[in-house]
This record gives sequence, C-alpha cells and structure tokens, in this order.
Amino acid sequence: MELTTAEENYLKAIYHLSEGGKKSVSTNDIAAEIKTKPASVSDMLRKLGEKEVILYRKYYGLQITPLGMQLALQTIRKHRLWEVFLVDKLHFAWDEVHEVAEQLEHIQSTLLIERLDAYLNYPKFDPHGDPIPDAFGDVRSRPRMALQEMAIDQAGQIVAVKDSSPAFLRYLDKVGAYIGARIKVLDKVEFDGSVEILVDQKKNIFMSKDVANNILVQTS
Amino acid sequence: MELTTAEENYLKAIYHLSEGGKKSVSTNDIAAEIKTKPASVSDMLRKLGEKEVILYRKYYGLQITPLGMQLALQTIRKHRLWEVFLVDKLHFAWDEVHEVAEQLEHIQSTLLIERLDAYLNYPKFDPHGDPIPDAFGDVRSRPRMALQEMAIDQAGQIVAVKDSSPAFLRYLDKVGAYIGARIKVLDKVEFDGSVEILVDQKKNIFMSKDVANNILVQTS
DNA sequence: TTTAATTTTTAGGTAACTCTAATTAAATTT
DNA sequence: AAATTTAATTAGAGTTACCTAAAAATTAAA
Repeated sequence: MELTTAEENYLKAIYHLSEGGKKSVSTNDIAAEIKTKPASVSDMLRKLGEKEVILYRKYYGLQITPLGMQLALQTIRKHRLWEVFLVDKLHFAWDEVHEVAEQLEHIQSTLLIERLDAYLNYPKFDPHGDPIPDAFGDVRSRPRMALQEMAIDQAGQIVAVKDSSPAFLRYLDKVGAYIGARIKVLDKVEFDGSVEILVDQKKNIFMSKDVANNILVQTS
Repeated sequence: MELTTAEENYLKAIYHLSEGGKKSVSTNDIAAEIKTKPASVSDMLRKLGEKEVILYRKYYGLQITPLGMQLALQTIRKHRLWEVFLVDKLHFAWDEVHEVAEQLEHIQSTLLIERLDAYLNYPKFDPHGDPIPDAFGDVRSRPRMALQEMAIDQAGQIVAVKDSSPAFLRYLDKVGAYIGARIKVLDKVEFDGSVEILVDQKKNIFMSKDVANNILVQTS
C-alpha cells in the first residue's frame, strides 16, 4: 500500500486529532490542522475510505482502520527519527526542526529509516519528548499528565509539549522549562487557573493556564 | 525563485546532458533521461523558458541561463552531499544511494544543507568521485579522461564513472575497480578496443571498450 | 417541533504534470 | 528541389490536490 504525500499528511492529522482524547474527528478539525478547506477534506476522506485506511460514512464521521493506524505510525516514526537526527547530529534547535522533518518524513526508503534508526542508536523519544514508534508501530509511552492538572506540591519531569509552535517552544526555552526539566507545583491560582512552579530547584516562575495546559509532565 | 520538484529534475537532466559534451540538448534526449514522453518535455521547456532558467526557442533548441545553471548546481550539490551522508554515515553501498538521494535532493531548507555540509566536513567529492559544488555553485573538478583513451603504460586513479547504474557499479565492485583504485594500462587491443589493466598493483583484468569508456581516470 | 445555524458534502473549476494522437517544422534522401 | 523521414510541438484529455459557491444533512434554538 502506497500513500501519496498528501494522503500521509491527512492520515497523520487524523491520528494526532484522535490521540488528543477526542472521540470523533470532524472534517473542520482536519481542515484546521492541515490548513486547507473542509471541501478538500471531504474529498480526501472519500479517497482514504476507498483505500481502506479509514472507515468513512459521510456525515457520520470516521475511524482509523488498523491498516491506517499502522501507516500513520510509520510516518510519525520517520518524522520523529528525523527530528532526533536534526537536533542530535546537525545541532538544530528544537523549535527549528518541525518544518524540515515535515518534508523528510515523506522520503520513501525502508532501508534509509532502518539505517537512520541504528545510526541514532535506536532512540525511544524525539526532542520534544514524544515516543518514537518502532518498526512494527509499537509505541511505549510514559505515563504523563498536563502540568495544569497537577496538584500543589506534586513534582515531575517535563516530557513533552502539546503545542510545538516555534513561538511556544521559544517561550519555554526562555523560562528554562525545556524537555527534561524537573518541576514542582508550588501554587495554583483558582481565579485564572495559572500555576506557580519551581524549575530545576532554582527558578520559580508563573505560568498561565494555557501554557500549563500545553506542558506534559511525567509524574511517576 | 522557487522550482517545483519536477522542474528541478528537468533542469538537472538538462545540465547533465549538456555536461556530456553535447552542444545542444534535444527534446528526445531529455525525455529519455527523465523517462517521460517528448510531448511532456516540450510542455516543461516552455515553462522553464517562462521562468527564465533556460533560453528556449521552439524547434531551435535551448540553453541554460546563468540563473538556471545556479539552480541546477544547487540541486546537484544537495544530491551529492546526501550521497556522502548515506555512504559515510549510514553505510549505504555506493550503488544503493542514487534512488534515495534523488528524493532527498528536493528537500527545501538552506539551513539543512549548510549544517549537513559542515557535519560531513565539507566534502569536495561524492562517493562516485563527482565534485560537489559549493554554496555559490562553484565546482572544482579534477582533470580526468576515460580509461579507454589512456595510452599503454599510463597510470592513474579512478575518480568517477559515467554510467552509475547499479549493474555497472556492482560489476566494478566485483573486479575491484572502485573509486580511488590506482590503475595502470598494460595493453590495448586494437581489434575490439578492449584494455588490460593492473588494479592496485596486484590484480590484472580485462575490460571491454564499453566498460573502459565509462570509467574516468585522473592521470595528473 | 419547526426554524435557524452549523457542519459536511457535492458541483464545478484551476493548476501542475503526465499521456496519446495529430500536426507542424526541420533535416535527409533521392 | 521535391519527397520522405525524423524530431518537436500542439491539441485534447486524465490524475491529484486544491479552491469557491451551492446544496444537503445534522444539530441547536426558539
């Protein structure tokens, strides 16, 4: 089964949107994610349905099939491996990698990905802390929760971010709240949902609800 | 100026065909190189003409413009840098790299190529011995001649091949006549144009005229 | 529950790139 | 130089992926 670059992008978007806890993924959501129009999405959903990577009944919604899941995970695997390459080997900043990885993930060569994986020493997580599926599509993700949901005095380690826009990533860099930073919740403000946290035992900073919601912490 | 992947491939083909010593590049030649139909080539030539990367007068022929040359060399630079990466870092065999490099060369990111170049230690030649243009499109190529044209007793070093089909490359590997091998012409057979050569001071082998014509030797 | 608002899909079009078949220009032969 | 062969181009059409505008289905509100 071969997918075009566009098809891979749609499938990846569907996967990410359904990952986000939503039960069903809407046409409008996909359009927003892909930055395209709902009409184009309808078109593509029909095609993806024909290729049996999703189960699609118009007006009702869609579901990824096991085949679709497998293909989506392969694309995600490639994307994340390339991100590791860009950061570890080519010294890209973690907020510079996305656009390039977005292109590299569509290169077709099983051998290339196998070799790249080995060359990078079989990394399990990408620079944003997201797990890298293995060649079979298996993912071992760490248990995590949004910083916003943590209780006062609860501690943990930042392992990933939900929003990975350059603006957001640069902000995190500035306040020192990068992947791997150990944090502890000092206080939560009921009024606006903001939190005060201690970063790496030295710096304490305030974070808005929105920011805290986009930071994932491993608390185990 | 932005070129599509297809446009880059056409321009690269035109560059390579005009490199081969031919004065003018024909529509049919390009069609054969790109593995497409002459009609498609005509179409594309018109478009490349409009973009002013070639000078095109129908039925008369074409000429690459300085702009087109610049763009072609950038694509070739990317292709060859990726080939070095694949061979040096990911341990691809030199006959496995072409197809993948063909895809990687179209990734758009100036930063990526700069970083890759640095990471590979600014290589001057690709695994096939072809020179890698620098960021400005400048190429420093070594003086070279076809093995077929060498005189008896003349020696040199294999620096490149004209034909880089996997079949040919595998044959060269088998007889030990890879890039970098030092050779000496022991005898030339007038009758069929074949040559007898000594490879790396140990192995002497016979080569048909066709093979010898496709091997480039640095004799200086 | 009928109307209104929203979401989704279809209809019809555009752009890039490809094709086959038909035509036109150029090069060769006779 | 006229006729023929070869090369190159145009015409017309298909595919993918996108768009806008209109229609249909679903959901929410009065």
